[in-house]
Amino acid sequence: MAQNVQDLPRELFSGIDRSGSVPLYSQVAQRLEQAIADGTLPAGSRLENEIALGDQLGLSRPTIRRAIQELVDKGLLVRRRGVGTQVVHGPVTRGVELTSLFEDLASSGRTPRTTILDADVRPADDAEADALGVTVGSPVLHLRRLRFADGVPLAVLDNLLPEPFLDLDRAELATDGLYSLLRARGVTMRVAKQRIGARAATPRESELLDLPPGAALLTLARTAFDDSGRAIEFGQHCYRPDLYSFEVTVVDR
Amino acid sequence: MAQNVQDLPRELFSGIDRSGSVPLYSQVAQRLEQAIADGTLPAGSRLENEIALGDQLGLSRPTIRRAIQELVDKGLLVRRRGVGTQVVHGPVTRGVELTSLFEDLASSGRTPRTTILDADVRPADDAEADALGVTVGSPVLHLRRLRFADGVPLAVLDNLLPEPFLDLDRAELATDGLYSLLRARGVTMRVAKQRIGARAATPRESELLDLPPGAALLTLARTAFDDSGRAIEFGQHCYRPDLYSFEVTVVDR
DNA sequence: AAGTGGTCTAGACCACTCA
DNA sequence: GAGTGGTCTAGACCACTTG
Repeated sequence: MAQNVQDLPRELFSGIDRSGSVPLYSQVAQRLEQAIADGTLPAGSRLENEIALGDQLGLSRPTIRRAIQELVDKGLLVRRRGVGTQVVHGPVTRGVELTSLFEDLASSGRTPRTTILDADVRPADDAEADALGVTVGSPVLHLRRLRFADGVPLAVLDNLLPEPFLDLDRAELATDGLYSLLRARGVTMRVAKQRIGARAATPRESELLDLPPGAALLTLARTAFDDSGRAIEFGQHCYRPDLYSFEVTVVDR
Repeated sequence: MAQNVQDLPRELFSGIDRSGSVPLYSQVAQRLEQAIADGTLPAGSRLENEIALGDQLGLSRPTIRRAIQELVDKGLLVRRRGVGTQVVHGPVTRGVELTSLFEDLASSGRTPRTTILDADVRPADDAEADALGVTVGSPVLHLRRLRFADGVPLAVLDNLLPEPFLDLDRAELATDGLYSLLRARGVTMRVAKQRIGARAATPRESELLDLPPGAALLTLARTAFDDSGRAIEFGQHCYRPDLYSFEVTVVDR
C-alpha cells in the first residue's frame, strides 16, 4: 500500500546555512514549523523517518531529532515509537513565553502605553524579603504602573525590585517595558515562576481599569530569576479579563 | 582560589540501574532533583562540569546534559556558557502538568467527588465541530459536572467528547476522573492547549459553587490531543479562585 | 520480520567567560 | 589561556508497533 508519508519539497530545506550563528536544529525546526503553518504539511500527515530526513538534509540523526523535539514541545508534532511522527490535528496556538506584557502587546501589533502610579523605595517586610530572597529591612523598589493598550486600560502592574535596581529611571519606565530596561542593564531573565488566579477588583482597581465595582480580574503573581539564579523581580499584576488571557501548551513526555 | 563547586556525595549516585527500564538521564535527574530538594545542593551552589560528572558516574556527556536539561526546564537549574551550572535561588514550586483536576486533587491529599449535572449526546454545532476537529452535525457527548474537594464545591466542568466516547459510563464518571476513564480505554493524552482567563459567574454558577452573585471565576478552556494528534476532549471549566489557581514555570532557552 | 522512535556512547570543534 | 557549556557527528543497540 502507498505510504501516507509526506514528501517534503526539496526547496524547503535547500537554504540550510552551516556557517551562520543559527543552530542547524533551529533552522530545521523553523522550516518544519512554517511548512505546518502554510499547509505544506497538513494536519495529520506523517513525516518521513528521522534517518531519511537526516540523509536528505545532510544532517545527523541527533540534529534532526532535536529539531523535531522542539516542535513536539510546542505541541505541533506528536511522536509514537514504532509508528512515526505526525502533525497534530486541530488549531495551532501560541504559547506563553518569557516576555513582558509590554513586548506581548507590541509584537501583536497593539500600542502599549504606561502610566507610573507609584515608585518608592522602602525597606522590605517579611513577605517581600521572602519573595525576593533578600534580608528583611533591605531597601526594595515598589513600582505601581497602569498599562494601556491602544488607549484602553488593560492592567495594573505591581512590581518589587531588589537592591541593584532602586534607581530605575521613571521617565524610561513610562516609555519602555520593565524587561527592556533590565536587559539594557545587562540582566538576562532566565526563569519565571508564575501563579495565575482570579479575584474581584478593589474599588481603586475598578476605577483605574474602567470596570464596574467588584468586577472579575485575572491575576498573575510572578518571580523572575536571572542567569545566576538570583531573584530579579517580583510582580503582582491584574488584568481586565475581557481584554487579556493566557495561553499554555502542555506536553506529556 | 578555592572553587565554589559542590562535591556531590558518592552515595547519591551509587544506585544507578543500567538494566532497568528507567532511562539513565532520568535517574540522574531524579537524584539531582532530590539533592536540591533536601539541601544537599543548596540554592546558588555550582555543579561540577558536565564531563567530570559523567566520569564520576560512568556516563557519557550527552546523558548528563540531558539530565541537567530536564532540571533546567523545570526551573531548578540555570546554565551559563563559559561559567557553569548553578542551582536557582528562591522557592521551588510545582509546574502545570498534563493531568486532570481529579488527579491534582487526589495527589495533593484532598478528597475529590463529582456530581453529574448533564450528559447528553447532541449534534455538533459550528463552534463545537471546530473545537474538536469533527464535521458539523456529527454526534458529540456534552458533559457537565460539579467537582467537590473535601466536600466543598470547587469547579464546574463542561466537556465535549467526539464520536468514539459517546457511551462513557455515568456511574464511573461520578467516581473516577474523566482522564482515567479515557486511559482505561487505551487513550493516551499527549498535548493540551489551554487558555486561562477570568469572568463573572452566571447566577447558575454562583449557586452551584456557593458564591455570591457575579463573583469572579477562574476559567480554563482546553483542547486535549492523543497520541495520533486527534482532538479527544474540549473542556470549558470554571473554578472558585479562592480555592484554586495555576502554577506555570517559564524558561528561556 | 521490518520499520519506527528511544536511548546511549565517544569523540570533535566552537563560542563564550573570566582571570 | 584555561575552563565552561553549545553544537554536531556517526555510529550502536533496544523497545515498540504493525503487517
